[in-house]
Amino acid sequence: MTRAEENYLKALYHLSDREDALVSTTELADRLETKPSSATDMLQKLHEKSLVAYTKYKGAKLSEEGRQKASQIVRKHRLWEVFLVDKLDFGWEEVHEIAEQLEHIKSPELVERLDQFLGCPTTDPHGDPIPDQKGQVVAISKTLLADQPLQSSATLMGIKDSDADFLTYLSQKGIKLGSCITVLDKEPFDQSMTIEIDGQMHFISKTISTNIYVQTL
Amino acid sequence: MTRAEENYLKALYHLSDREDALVSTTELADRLETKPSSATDMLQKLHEKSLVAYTKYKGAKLSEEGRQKASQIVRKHRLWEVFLVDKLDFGWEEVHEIAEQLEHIKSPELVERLDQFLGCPTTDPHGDPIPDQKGQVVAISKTLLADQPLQSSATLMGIKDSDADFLTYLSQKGIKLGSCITVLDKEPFDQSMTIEIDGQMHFISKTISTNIYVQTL
DNA sequence: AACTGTTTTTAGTCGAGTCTAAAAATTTAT
DNA sequence: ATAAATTTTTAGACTCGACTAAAAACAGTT
Repeated sequence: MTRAEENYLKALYHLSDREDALVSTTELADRLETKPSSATDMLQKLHEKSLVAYTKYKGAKLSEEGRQKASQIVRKHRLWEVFLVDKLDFGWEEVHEIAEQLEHIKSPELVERLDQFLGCPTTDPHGDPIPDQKGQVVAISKTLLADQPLQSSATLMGIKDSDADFLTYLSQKGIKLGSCITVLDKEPFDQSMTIEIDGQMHFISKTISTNIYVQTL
Repeated sequence: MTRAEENYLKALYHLSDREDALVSTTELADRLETKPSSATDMLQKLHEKSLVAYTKYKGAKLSEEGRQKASQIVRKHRLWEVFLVDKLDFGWEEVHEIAEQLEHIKSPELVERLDQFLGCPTTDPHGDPIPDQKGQVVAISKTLLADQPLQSSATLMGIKDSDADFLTYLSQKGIKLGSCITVLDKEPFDQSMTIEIDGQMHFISKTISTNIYVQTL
């Protein structure tokens, strides 16, 4: 498999919310910052290889084999992210780009040894689940901070959209995975919130609170 | 820089014994397992980019800029090899291929953090020197085991040609970097040797003894 | 100096992956 | 139901890096 093929499979993997949902050519092209015509070409190629179920003008989805392949690329990506943060002390906002390169390293042995070395983590530094060798993922909490009731406390479990700027914003405020968040106040008209983390008060917009996954204590 | 360009620079780096020696097209092509015509194409391209000094029909050598670039690829290659052996417990014969991929990861920050994480090693698992950020290497012992006098003892410092089969052969015999070798006997007619390592006796051919660098105690 | 043999370069082709522009299919709106 | 707008596909071109086959340059010999 070429690097481009791997990137297309990975994009399809991320764009498939539901199992059977079809991804459109444009959606795929946008994700990969390429043109729809290029996506069409690649979809036809991946369909030939039985990695993607593709119907002209309809859309595409991963085959079982394709989903398996994609999951292993995501596995590598997230394991490398753990390595970069846990072992090399990178910030969680710095690791995505480097992992985009590392995920294409081909060596099954390397992946399993790296996994062992890291203590077989189940989530990456942003709280996203790491698929196992079979492509299975542990379910993670999808409860949004925005939906937490007043005065409740919860643990920060993950970030929905791990945009680098957003991650930087959070770490500058000392907000990180595992932080205990208490909802002190919520404005009715714009859903902005006052929260408390480690004794510090923060004022956050709805955009922020709908991008944070929590686990109720 | 593309991956192919990096591989050509690295090949030129390894083929340049002396500073000013010119490398021929065929030599380069052989090293990269490609055809001379492909090498010509690339040399012209790298010459355009001022990374290589290339004269038609004469040969090529790295420019100062090219040598610097090449040294950083070698630096990455060897640092990753240390990582794979020291941290992931790979055997020294398994790491070259994986490092061939890892050496192309682009992130200066990653290289320096990896270097720190590994304790700033100066040699890789085969005893080859790791260039520093400026491309400088520490001189290593080039004394061959074959040239050691009878009854002398020496430390194994490196492998001249790190062929995977040869490395496997050595580790199967428990011979590794740092091993203390005593020359017990040398046959005059074929230069084969009887040596002793950790109380174990071994019989080695000239091919073996001319492929091992030692440091006299 | 010319002939032979080797090395190197040039010329043209190919596949992967991208692009633009144009055609075809689908969807939306009138 | 047909026209308009949008999406998708096709067709053709481009770059990169490789290849083959042929031409050109070089080296060694007589």
